[in-house]
Amino acid sequence: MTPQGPPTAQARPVDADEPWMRGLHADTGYLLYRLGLRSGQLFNAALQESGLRLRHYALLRYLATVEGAPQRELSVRLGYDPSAIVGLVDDLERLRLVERRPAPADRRRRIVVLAEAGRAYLRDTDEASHRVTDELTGPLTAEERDTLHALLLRVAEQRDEG
Amino acid sequence: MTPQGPPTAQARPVDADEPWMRGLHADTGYLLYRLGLRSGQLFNAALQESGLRLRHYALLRYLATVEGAPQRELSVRLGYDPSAIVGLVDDLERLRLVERRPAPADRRRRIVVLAEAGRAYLRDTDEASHRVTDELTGPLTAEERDTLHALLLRVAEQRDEG
DNA sequence: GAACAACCATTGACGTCAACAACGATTGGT
DNA sequence: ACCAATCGTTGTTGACGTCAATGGTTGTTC
Repeated sequence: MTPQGPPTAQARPVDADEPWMRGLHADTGYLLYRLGLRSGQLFNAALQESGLRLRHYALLRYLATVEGAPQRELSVRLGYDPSAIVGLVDDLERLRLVERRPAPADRRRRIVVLAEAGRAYLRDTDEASHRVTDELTGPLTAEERDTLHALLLRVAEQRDEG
Repeated sequence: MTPQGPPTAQARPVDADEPWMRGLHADTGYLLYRLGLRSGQLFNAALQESGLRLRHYALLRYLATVEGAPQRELSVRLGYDPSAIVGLVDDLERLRLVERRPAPADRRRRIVVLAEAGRAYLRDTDEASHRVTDELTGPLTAEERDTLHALLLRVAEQRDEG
């Protein structure tokens, strides 16, 4: 398909009708990738003052929905490697936001439980979380934000099994 | 704000009415973050066979829209650090997909130009790129994909200055 | 009930990546 | 002719994902 031009690079004008020429933001996938990066940066910046990062926040958030989970479950549900969970729980336990408990039936497992301070932390950072989302979806109306959220949720639940 | 309960962690049931209890995927920002990660993984997996990664692909994609750009411009437009651009252009130049040229007016600048092989590469990987987006937006209808893309575009252009 | 495979949390190593400081070469302004 | 700013480049640091390996524990199978 390459024309008879020389094999070396040429700064000739591009053909804007070609399908591979639709610009950077033509792919929804790439768009999601870039916005995900920006969203993570904003989140981490907002959480920076408390010394935690987005990963810790996600873990706390999940713990608030299940009241206690072994680290293996955290690894599967959050999509982080088991070795990563260790460090995250270490950090959170050091801050008394979380507590490791022995599992009654299986002495291999260690149940991670949200501590009272962890609940308070979630309460306090909820506002910051809202700020990030607002800043991110700034150019959208309230209805558009809802539809965007609903669509993203459908896409996210594709593999997350609810 | 903490109730009179003991200061240690308690596995008591959570109050589902509290605003900080809306589950993991309640925030659009966090949702974007997670989907961005997945999208990047899918993209990189699709591009893996060609030895390049998503960053290279984005750079090629941008070069196809501007017919030559100094590395500084690539850094600003793609959002990557100038030092990152160096490595990316190195890789692409090694594969003859891109060419560095001296800028006629400014001997500091080096204009990066898409080579003919780079154009062919974009043509060939366009299909793979479509596959990734299709897999990502699988549970959505065609109309929903369009609206999702439009909404993401609005959000993305917030700071990207078009 | 003894051997064996599977599982859980943990540690360590390796490669990737973003962010930052610093440098040589070059440019433009005064 | 000086001085600040710019461009590409190198190097460093810290966060992060992935994988292999280990100690302790469980369940299974003969």
